[in-house]
Amino acid sequence: MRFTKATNYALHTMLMLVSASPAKPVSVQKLAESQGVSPTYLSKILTRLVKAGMIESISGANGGYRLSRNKDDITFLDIIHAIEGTASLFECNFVHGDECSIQAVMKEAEKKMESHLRKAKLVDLLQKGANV
Amino acid sequence: MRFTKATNYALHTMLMLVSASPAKPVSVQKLAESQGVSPTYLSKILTRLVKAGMIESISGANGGYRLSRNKDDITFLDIIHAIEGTASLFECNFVHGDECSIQAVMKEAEKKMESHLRKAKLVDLLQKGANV
DNA sequence: TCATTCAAAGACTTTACATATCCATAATAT
DNA sequence: ATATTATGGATATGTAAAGTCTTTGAATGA
Ligand code: SF4
Ligand code: SF4
Repeated sequence: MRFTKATNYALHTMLMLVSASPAKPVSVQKLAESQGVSPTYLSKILTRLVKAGMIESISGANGGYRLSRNKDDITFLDIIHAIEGTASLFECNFVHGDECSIQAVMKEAEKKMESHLRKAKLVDLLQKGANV
Repeated sequence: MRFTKATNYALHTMLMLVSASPAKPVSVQKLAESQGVSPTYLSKILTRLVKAGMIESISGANGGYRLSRNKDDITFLDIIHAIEGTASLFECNFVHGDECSIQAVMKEAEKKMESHLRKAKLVDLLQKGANV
């Protein structure tokens, strides 16, 4: 189990959009070029962020993507959930009693990770030198 | 990103071995049947646990698998690492400065999860009713 | 000694999903 | 109108998980 590359792209793109001027949208060409990924593929990923309500897209000349919310509210978990989905990392088809202790351990572990990702805000990384 | 089914099988198998008598090895047929998985496939998974030093295998008639360590020492993390590997969940090819803040956040989140999985011992589940 | 029982290991197939690419369509600025 | 830009569908490719098959080798016990 690994985080997908799509999540990596989404995180870096969001970091760029947070640091960019909110007035001027950034084209997917720019966003893609700096990450070494094809624009069409990145576009598909960003559409998921649009649907999650984190960014908005502007069609036409001088269009692109920009934040649609307050940048201070955007957490790592928001982005990861938008890309990877919100399903539990440990899935079991059976239901052996309503409190399965194996699932309880696994889900609690996941919660610990999510709790940290929810506290980590994108805007906190700006002063630090995370580029590309 | 999801935990693999192999991890699910490994956890359940280990739980059975912990609750079984340590003297008598349990055949892979038994272990596989109760989980609805093919014996040959489960055998491949268990070989990884053998190589990790958690269980041992006995060939020949009346053979099978049994614990090779004190059952109190076996944690969820041990099993998960043996199956999924120990590589970081978030991988990035580049190295932008020795302290990348994106990776710092992701790796710290992973640590939180691992910390919980390291505290969770298999033997603690025995009195609770986790079966199959 | 010999047949039986069991795990280990390698080759292989199948399935699922991530990672793209291509193209047609729609929206918008100039 | 025309150029520019995102969207969405279809499709292709790659890769890892999931599972099967078969051979080999180790231990038992008859
Ligand atoms: S014991 Fe829990 S994890 Fe295991 S099969 Fe039952 S419900 Fe699923
Ligand atoms: S900023 Fe960090 S995560 Fe992003 S490409 Fe550089 S090293 Fe990798």
